[in-house]
Amino acid sequence: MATIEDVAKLAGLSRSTVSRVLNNHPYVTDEKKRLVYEAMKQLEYYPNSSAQRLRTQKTDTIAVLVPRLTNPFFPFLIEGLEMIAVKYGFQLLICQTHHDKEKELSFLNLLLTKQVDGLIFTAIENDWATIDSFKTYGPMILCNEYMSEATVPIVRLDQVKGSYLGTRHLIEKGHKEIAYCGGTSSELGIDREQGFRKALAESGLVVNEKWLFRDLYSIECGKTLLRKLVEMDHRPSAIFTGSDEVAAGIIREAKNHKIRIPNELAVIGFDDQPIAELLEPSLTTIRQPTRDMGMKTMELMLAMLANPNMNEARQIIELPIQVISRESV
Amino acid sequence: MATIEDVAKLAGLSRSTVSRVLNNHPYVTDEKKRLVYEAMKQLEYYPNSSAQRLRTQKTDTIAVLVPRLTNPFFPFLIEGLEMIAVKYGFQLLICQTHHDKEKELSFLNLLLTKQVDGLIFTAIENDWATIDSFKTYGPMILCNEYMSEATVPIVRLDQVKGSYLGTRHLIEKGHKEIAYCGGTSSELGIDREQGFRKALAESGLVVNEKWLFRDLYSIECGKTLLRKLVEMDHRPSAIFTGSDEVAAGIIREAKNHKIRIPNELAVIGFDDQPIAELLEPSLTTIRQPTRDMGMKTMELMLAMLANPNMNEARQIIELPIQVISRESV
DNA sequence: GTGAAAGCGCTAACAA
DNA sequence: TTGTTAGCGCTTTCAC
Repeated sequence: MATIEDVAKLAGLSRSTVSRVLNNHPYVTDEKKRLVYEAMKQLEYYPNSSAQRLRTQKTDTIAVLVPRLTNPFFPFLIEGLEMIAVKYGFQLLICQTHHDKEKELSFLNLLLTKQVDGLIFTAIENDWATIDSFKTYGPMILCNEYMSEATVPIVRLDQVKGSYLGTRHLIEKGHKEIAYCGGTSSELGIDREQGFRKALAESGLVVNEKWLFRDLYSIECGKTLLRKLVEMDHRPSAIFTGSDEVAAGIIREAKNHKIRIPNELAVIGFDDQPIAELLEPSLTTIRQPTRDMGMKTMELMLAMLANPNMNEARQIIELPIQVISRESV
Repeated sequence: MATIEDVAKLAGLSRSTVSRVLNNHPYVTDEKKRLVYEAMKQLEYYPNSSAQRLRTQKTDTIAVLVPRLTNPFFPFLIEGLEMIAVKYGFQLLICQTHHDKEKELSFLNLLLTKQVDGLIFTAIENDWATIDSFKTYGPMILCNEYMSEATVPIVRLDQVKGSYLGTRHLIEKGHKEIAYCGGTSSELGIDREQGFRKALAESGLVVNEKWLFRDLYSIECGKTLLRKLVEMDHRPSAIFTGSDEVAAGIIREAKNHKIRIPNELAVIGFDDQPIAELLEPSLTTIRQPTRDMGMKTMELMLAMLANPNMNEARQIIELPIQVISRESV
């Protein structure tokens, strides 16, 4: 494979000049430029990225840590991230942690081994103290998930508000006995529960601890959850869920148990994924502006890369969130 | 950041010895190994990937070209690919073409610029002649989608058989007027249509050209398709679709038009994505062993990397495919 | 406006 | 078993 040296020789010029042409530097005569382009074409020359990276100490690549791509939320987020990245000549390295701490750490090493210039977390497995030490090696941003101890910029939604609005929506429809299902491993999950509790408290409703379900995420979890509800002597009239998948599982399994939705059980989801609209009844849910969040995040990342002393600014960017009313409530 | 030189100095050894320890070479005494590890730890040393890649001319990275991650088929395929890749210390570089020829070409350049060692296509945008020239720069495999002119290994499903079985299933349920919806831009799509025609022909049924719909892929497309059916004087009693998304759109929109499924219109999908089971009625579909296909593909890729003269073997690996019977037929 | 030369950080002959 | 040395292919001073 041809190297810059080969091109230089064929063009009768020095490596430096070829490099200048390659990088669009000024002060190269059009004539020499032409010579270089011709030689490059003839030799089918393409610059070796590893050499460029070694020399410039930049990779123009951003690592994006996601739990798993099979959760449709993340492909949409990635679409937003990518739109901006591509526009500025950056590449995404998509890393699936599968909720594994060790894997997350191994991806943090991408920063140390200079495989990426920056890192975007869309979920966090380790505690902040562990992650914090890496921030000297490159900019990091939290996107979607967040931690209050974090000392890096955060792009997020107001989750308290999201679940507050969702729960209010249930209450406005006349529900007084509302179950809750959500995560607790992240601050995001905790905030959602807080929003839920706030809405209930405001209306003078009490939280029934028996109707609190935690750390369920999949369709399968939703099915199991419904079966548990069925076995109860006294059932809630509505359930708030922290994900469209769980809601989908509940709705699916409700069918098997002849429980009518929303009449016997109202269900509200979270995310507004494509399935929300396809379910029968269609799912009322809380829409997250996923693509926008990705775009904002990448814009911030590129700004941080261009302006390193920005990294210490602990800004929090918050995006709007809204209830999409369909048939399940 | 510490370099191998720093480690060598601190350990009182040469760079070579440190490198040997790094790469688990034999012939290093345990004592020196210990010294090296100690120094590495003390300096928080991590090898610079770009330097390693430049030197070894390997990246241990495989590019995976997918149309888009928001189509759930691909995240599942990637899961299979990744399982094997990770096991052997390889990284995936996931590239979304968004069905764009230019983008696909730009990803082929990853091979030329030495950013990846090999390339896996899960869909093809350009014609084979264009792609063919790149195969001198690294192993390539077609996975899922295929082309008969292709001169690289192919891991695929028997699409003719898949749609043949699906159509047979419809016929066995008593349907004689069957519509078809599928792609034509790929051989995969053409083969599917062939399987459809074969099943019809075998049963002495005729293909109604008015009921042939082409190049529809999304949920939205499915909705539009149903609306078209509604306007027809004479409607088919069943429809074969080339994707679960289109099928989902049809089922959703059928509801709006009060068309009962499967009574008035039977629908069969393709893929067996998670939504298939969630739809109401649940979707009869053709299951592709997506994860397995990914695993097989990556195993083959690693074998090709290890054994370069394998690249010319034009083998075709075919995986089984089956009809999953649910309620929509 | 162009070229010579140094060096990014690493590995692998080769020599010892 | 270890060290010396020569690059991998590129960019970027610095000098002209």
